[in-house]
Amino acid sequence: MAHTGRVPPTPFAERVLDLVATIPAGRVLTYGDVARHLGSRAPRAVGNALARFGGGVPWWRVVRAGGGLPTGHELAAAERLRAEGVVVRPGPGGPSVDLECYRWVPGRA
DNA sequence: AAGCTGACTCGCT
DNA sequence: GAGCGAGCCAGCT
Repeated sequence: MAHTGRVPPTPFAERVLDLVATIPAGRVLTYGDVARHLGSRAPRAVGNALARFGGGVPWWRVVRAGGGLPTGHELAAAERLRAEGVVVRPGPGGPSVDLECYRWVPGRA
């Protein structure tokens, strides 16, 4: 087939995937933090990139501001995080993680 | 070319 | 404390 079958990720999406792929297990980042590390303020674009091309990276390590898991994928993310040893706390509106404890900062293990 | 949507975030009421 | 609206960037139709 002439078509690639897989849509090539955009340069921006590729950057997001690259950064998310560098997140160590047991640590999490927020959409806003990822966007900021890329030099942009588009947390929505980050979520969009993961939604389209996040199938090859640990997208579950990316959470919303406040520790909330990605809308519509809270269960999948919670299960993956738990498998990595992250303590996911169930709460109103969905499971959440302690950013103060699991928020990963480049340079700070 | 223009407009709308989206795995978001922050601020105000 | 909770809910609502506006703002923002990037990608897609």
